[in-house]
Amino acid sequence: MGDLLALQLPVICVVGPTATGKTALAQALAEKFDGEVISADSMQIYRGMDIGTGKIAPEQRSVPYHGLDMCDPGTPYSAALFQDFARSCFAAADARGKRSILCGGTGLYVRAAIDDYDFPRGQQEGNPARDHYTQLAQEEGALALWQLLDQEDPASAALIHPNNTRRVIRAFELLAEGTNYASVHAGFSTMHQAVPAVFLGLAYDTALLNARIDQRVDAMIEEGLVDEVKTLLAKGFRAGLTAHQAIGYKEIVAALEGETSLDYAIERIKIASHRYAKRQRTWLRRDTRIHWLCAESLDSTQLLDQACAELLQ
RNA sequence: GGUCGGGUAGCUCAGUUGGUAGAGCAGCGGAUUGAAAAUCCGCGUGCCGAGGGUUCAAGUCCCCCUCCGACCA
Repeated sequence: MGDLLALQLPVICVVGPTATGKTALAQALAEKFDGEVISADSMQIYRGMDIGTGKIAPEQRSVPYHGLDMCDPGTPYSAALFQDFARSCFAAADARGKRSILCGGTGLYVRAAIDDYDFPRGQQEGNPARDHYTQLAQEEGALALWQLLDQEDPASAALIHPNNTRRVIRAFELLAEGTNYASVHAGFSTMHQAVPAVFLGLAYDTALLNARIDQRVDAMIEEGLVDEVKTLLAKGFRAGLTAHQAIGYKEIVAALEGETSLDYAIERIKIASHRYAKRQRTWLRRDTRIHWLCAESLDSTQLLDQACAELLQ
């Protein structure tokens, strides 16, 4: 930790809630600055998940893209893996004299790539601790698991709500890797950048964005999201995996299995997307480095102009 | 026209022997460091369809009107 990754040109980060126009702006910036786009999206990572993730179609790509179609649905991926990947992309692009444009809605991935997030390097493959404690939680209950953590690592337990089993399990993993959540957490406030970068954020009025999300979901259905999910299912998409958490996929799966109607699934996708956008807003709000652009009141040309103006400062 | 249900939070509904109401979902706010489109936390005043009556007290009982549904004519 410490020194900035040496780059000739700072990375341009394009962030913002879903359906706000990040992809279009990132590509426009890449064209203008002779750059390459690195996607920071935990779901666009997956092959075959195209329509539902809003992945830009190959024929529309005018610049090199990285971070898309990296693995098959079902393969676990993580912020730490993305950190290594993104930084190697930055370095490689820079060596070629190309500008890196990091574009994505997964806040954790963006910060892992740019900031000094020091993930303890434990196991590479799978995670025995995770499996063990997940099972324990199922057998003994969430509270019992938290109480066990409270005995072994009270400082960390104090920082995690007993109901947040996911985090309780992660705390045990950290313990197994020779560190603990509390000590990592203590460093949150003194975090600093590990990669030179500038941040552009696309802001959008909530009501207008929700309406836009609804239209986009309807468009996804028209473009064949249901068939896309069927194809994924035929390939064994079902088995417990990261990709199965994706909005637009889990709901369609439920409809295809007869648990709900398709109309209900579509409604749930819209609602889940609104909530997702809300969480993204909350995540981004506290990052004071972001230069916000008012996306709902600018056309693509104006947006690019404003973005450039911000970058020159 | 008649009988029986039902009209309670934006939506679906709970409301015990009468003591001025509460869940889920939605919505809003927040957390977030190897699952993050995930995971978790916090926030509930609404003329209890309208009017009248009984009662110290009515969402809860009685009368009447109205709307929705089912059934009988």
